Amino acid sequence: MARYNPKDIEPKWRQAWTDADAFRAVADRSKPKYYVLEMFPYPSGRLHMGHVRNYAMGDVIARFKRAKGFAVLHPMGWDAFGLPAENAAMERGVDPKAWTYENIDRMRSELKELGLSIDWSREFATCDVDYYGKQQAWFLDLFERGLVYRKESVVNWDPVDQTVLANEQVVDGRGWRSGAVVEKRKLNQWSMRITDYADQLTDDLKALDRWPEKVRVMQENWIGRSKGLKFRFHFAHARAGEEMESARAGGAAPDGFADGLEVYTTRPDTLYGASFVGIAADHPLAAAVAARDPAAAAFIDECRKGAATEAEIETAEKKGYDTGLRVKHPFDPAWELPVWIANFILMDYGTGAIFACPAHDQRDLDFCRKYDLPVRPVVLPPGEDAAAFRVGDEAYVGPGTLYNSDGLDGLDIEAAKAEAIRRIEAQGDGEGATVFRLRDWGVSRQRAWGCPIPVVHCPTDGVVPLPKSALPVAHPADIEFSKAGNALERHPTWKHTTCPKCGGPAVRETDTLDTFVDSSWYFARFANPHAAEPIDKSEADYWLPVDQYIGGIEHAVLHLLYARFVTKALADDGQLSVREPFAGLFTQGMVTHETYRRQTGEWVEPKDVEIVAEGNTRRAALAGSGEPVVIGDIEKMSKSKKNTVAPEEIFEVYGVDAARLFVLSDSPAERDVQWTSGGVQGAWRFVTRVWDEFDSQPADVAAAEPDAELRRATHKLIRQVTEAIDGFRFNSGIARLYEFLNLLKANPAKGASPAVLAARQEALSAFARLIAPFTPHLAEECWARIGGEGMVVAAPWPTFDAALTEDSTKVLPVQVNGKRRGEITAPAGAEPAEVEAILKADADIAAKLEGLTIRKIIVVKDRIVNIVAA
RNA sequence: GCCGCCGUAGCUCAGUGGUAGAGCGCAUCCUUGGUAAGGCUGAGGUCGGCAGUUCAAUCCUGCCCGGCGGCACCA
Repeated sequence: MARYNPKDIEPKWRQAWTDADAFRAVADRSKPKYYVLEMFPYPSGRLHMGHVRNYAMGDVIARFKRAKGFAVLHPMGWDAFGLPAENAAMERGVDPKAWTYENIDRMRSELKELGLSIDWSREFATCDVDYYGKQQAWFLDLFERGLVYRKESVVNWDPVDQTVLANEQVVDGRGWRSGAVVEKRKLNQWSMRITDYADQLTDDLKALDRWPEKVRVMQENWIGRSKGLKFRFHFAHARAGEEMESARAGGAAPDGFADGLEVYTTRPDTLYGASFVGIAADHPLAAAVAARDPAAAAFIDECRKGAATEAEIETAEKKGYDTGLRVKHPFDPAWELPVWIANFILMDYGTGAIFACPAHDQRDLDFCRKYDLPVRPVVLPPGEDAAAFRVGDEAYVGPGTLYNSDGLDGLDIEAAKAEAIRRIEAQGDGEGATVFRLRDWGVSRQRAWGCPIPVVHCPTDGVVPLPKSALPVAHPADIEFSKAGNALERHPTWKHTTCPKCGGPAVRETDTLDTFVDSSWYFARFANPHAAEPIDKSEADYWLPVDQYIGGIEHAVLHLLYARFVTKALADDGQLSVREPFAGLFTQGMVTHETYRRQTGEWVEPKDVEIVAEGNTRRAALAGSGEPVVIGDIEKMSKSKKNTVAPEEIFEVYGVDAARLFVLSDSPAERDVQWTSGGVQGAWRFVTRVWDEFDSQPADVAAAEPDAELRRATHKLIRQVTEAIDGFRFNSGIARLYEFLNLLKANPAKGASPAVLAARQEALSAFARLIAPFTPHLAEECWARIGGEGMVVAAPWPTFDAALTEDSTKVLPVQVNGKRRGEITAPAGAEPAEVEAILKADADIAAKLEGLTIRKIIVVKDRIVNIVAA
């Protein structure tokens, strides 16, 4: 018996696949197509276990679909722009471009070692001039369509990375990459009008039925569509005894607010419960008030200081300032409401102004209790008595019937909303409106290592987009990265050019595009990465949408939302036919590992730790010294906690197949998997045992009627594994393979009857093909060993005979009053009467029923029998 | 606070309205010419708690407890 040696066998088959060009994607219109894509990696230079799991999953799907007869596209590329290259440049004085391409080379060879069934002829990096030049082309198209604009706005500024961040990239008040507390700055920024698509982006989520519910919910929350009413309050008079600008002007309204104060509400039904009108501290009206009221100005200053982080905002006490201004209630001109500046109102949501109904909104209630403003309930909960119902410290937000509300009385909430909107619209004071939490996508980044924005600034013509003939706008070769900030801006000559409109001197835009722009369309470029146009529409029409996209949940909002937006925008521009990029999405779990620390608190790498089992507990010590080590929590593998395991070291010891098998086998694909050395050893033992089983099969098996039982088990296995892969239940498919291997071992080739040998031959032929998606190298070696035709990569997926997956007889447990008391054997599909006959003939069961009267016999076909007796 | 996921063997996790499973770990034994290995056998579980539906609940429903994730002064 030759021992299985992955070090020789695995490279041999990888070479054979390359020689056969086995994974080239061909748009064969006679076949159904399947596009499987894993989120492309950032070329950090090093493969980690998370990559192994991610790409192994995609590879399982790709190999499976190929065997099932699909034309498969399974490409790979590099998300190659971004800060790490600039940081490396600053720290080590290397050229970001050279650094990035070296990393790509290293990672490519590591990825190839994984044996992935990728069409490498389609590979590109987003930092390739060809790629980002095409990106500049469609950027100009969207500019022309008005989907790209530039304006001065308050932005999130990351003081460490020295760049602007999109709202999506600010997490708990900190930069998503640097972790630095984000500052607010006013800058001229390029933005994309993702808000134009807010409705579609919400509505189309419903059709994404192969996306995880969780991701759809997260996107829906992020876009945050709400329906309500926008309307204007008209000003009444100023507070008595004070000199108001508005009063001096002879009217009730301050300058600039002659049309009134516009507010947004989702609860127009509660208008009769209004207590005050509130505006944000940043509201223009607040500024107008502050201009002549130092106390107001002081209050506004205080508000600005307070709100630094989300956590502080959340716990901040509600504070307000009565401006003295009064507005008229829209349904009762005699009813006046005070206008307050309040610290809990956000300027960038809705109109930055609200009307407060304390009885039915907790924030408003807290505010009114503090400042002793009236609380008037207008929604009566079901079953409550109108005379007795009071609101204490808890606002009532449930369903009910309107009261205290004049013409709205008696209506339910939805009817009252509709009626209030109708009345406001009839008065000409406002209209029903949809408001989104989503903001436009700020895409300017003050960094050099990104896609240059293809416009110039001309003193005569202003902002001028370049003609497409001037593309690509490439980086200069000699960028100086010794200092922080934008190296493109600093470059002595690059930005100086001529205006395409007037021919005079002009300056290039030195901002580059957010790297999320790069990843918002790469899947479409894979359809034909060599096309002259950004997207080869004919090829894209064949391959798109991506049938199965696989990646981490961390991109649930950012990348996936941007990609959906760009797809829709390019579709509207006629460059794409699909309106959604990813028909199926799978978010895989992370690879985790135990953490280890010395008594001193220092993290220790797993390879330096020895684990000793003592009964059912485990103890850890430093390898070598024996110094005790504390076993900590199981966490995502990370350099900072030193709980990583290097894939190449695992490949070296156990081979690629064992590593692939383990990360797929030990937990469901969407959940985290805990890496353990015992686990990968188990996978390795499976690999060797599989090989032993194939190796023990004689080369010449005589034709014979195969053993029926083993044959049934084989067909059952084919069915189970096929269904498991289809359902992304790789772990349970692998569990079935483990069980089946045990069955094969129970029917060894040595001394087997011709019938068993023949059945084994059929079983092994299927088995080699069933393991191919998981352990492709082992599968090829096994396939060759039993004389399979060609390579497994070209072999069709095994099929099963449904009749053979069912047993001919069934063992039915017999329950008496729900407790198991015995079992009987009946033919498959036996009718209740037949089963009852068998039951009555059974002496054992009869004994159990001694002295009892049978009330009822329940027969569940092929499953169980329950006798109800007393 | 709202939404979602999870709770099954010592550990990590499958699974099913009807006989409780796998890998690892543990124990016993075999092998000592696969040997920094291989194999046999076995122990171990009120399926988080309570109630309901049902002939029958680990599975369905409700409530509760515990853990994780997302969102959150969004009017």
